[in-house]
Amino acid sequence: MATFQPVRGTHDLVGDTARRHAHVIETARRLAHLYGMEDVDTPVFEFTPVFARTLGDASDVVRKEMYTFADRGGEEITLRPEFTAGIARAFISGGMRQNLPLKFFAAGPVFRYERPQKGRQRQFHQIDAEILGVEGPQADIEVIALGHDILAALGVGANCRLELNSLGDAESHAAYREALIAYFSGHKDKLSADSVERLERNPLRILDSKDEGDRALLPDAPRIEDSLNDHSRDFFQAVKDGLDALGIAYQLNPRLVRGLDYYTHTAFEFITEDLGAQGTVLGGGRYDGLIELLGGPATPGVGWAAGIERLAMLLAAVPERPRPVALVPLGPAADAEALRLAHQLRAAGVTVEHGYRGNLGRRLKRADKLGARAAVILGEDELARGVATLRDLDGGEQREVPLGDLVATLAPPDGAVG
RNA sequence: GCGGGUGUAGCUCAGUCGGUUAGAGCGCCAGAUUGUGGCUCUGGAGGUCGCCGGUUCAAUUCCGGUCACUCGCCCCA
Repeated sequence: MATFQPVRGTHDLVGDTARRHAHVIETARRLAHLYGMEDVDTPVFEFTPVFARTLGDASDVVRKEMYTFADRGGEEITLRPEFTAGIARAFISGGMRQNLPLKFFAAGPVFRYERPQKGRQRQFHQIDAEILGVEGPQADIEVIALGHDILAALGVGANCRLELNSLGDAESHAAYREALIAYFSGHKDKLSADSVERLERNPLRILDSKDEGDRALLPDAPRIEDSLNDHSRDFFQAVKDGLDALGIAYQLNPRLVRGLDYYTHTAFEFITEDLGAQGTVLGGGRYDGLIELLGGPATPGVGWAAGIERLAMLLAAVPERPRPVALVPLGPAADAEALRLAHQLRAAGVTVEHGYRGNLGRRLKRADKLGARAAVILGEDELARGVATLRDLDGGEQREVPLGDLVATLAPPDGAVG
């Protein structure tokens, strides 16, 4: 290979892309904090069983999408394909059960060996929210409300619909699974090859199939509602009531199932039509058995993850950078003064750009390209008189300002960001 | 993992029914304007036509493979 390309399915985040990315994270984090969530950052790799055991042997993620390797010490390591399992592991190893309930927010890269396409990469980034230790449906409602608020704050909420379903508790879930197996086994000859395989591994997924033949069987298939026991039904009703009370619109989708094994009760996805086949922008649900599955104390949980790249693509506009003030020193004495001045201005909250090189025209041109709001021109004669020329780059008018007054003139009003 | 499409300048793309120096717009650099940006004008730099191989007197153009992107399946964020 003569020149290096990025590894397949990985991307550099630069310029506008980086700014969109950062904006998604900052917005989400700000709102998560309003919900009382705390930031967590768990390692990007874990011992393989942390994921293999929790996600389920039947899931595609475990079967063919994990980046798994033996490290130099011979440990079986996996790059995280999602956040929840790592956070659950941190909860157990950190002995955090004393502090329940816990609310966490995380953001960072995750890794899945998939065939890349738009909105699907091998290294991508997620934001993630989890509530641990709350048995009741309030946590489900709040976590969904947070997702809803983040999409709204990003300006993409109008293009997303919320789909909602309940998989029921473990008992209901198992009963439904049996009912589906019984039904589809009777129609095995009409199922697609994919679905025959799903019948073995994860029959719920057949409900999600896009194959025409499979879909024809669905109207008569057992319905999840019929398998929910009283507790599960009440729980689901409480979640729906809560969303109604908050004015969050949703659409019931009895065929909404999630690919990872650990989900119980509530399952939801915010879906957009604007990203082609990769329509799910934020998805999650309740996972009451997960922590126990990892060997921890039985602890309920609800949460979701959202794809930062997908959200970033949906942003209508590229977030703007703050408009800087450009310093334009001319000559060595002015260079020294400019350094000092830049320091003072930044301390006062002003975004400052140095041109670093070139004559006046060149530096102004660069200032213009950076979108500077003003230029401070420091020439030899100005310095000698203790002033600077302050040029407004929008209008073009300029005036002389004593050096000592520059900070006061350019600093934003209290609290504002300039 | 399966099926289709695409790959020409930093970016967006045209073009070559196989034939001499491969083009445009935007961007970049310089000049018109020796301390005044944007607008305009003039000039300039920048390409192994994704990579490897085959066919041919001749391949950026045709064929095969490969890599990457992309659309769908699968799966998921």
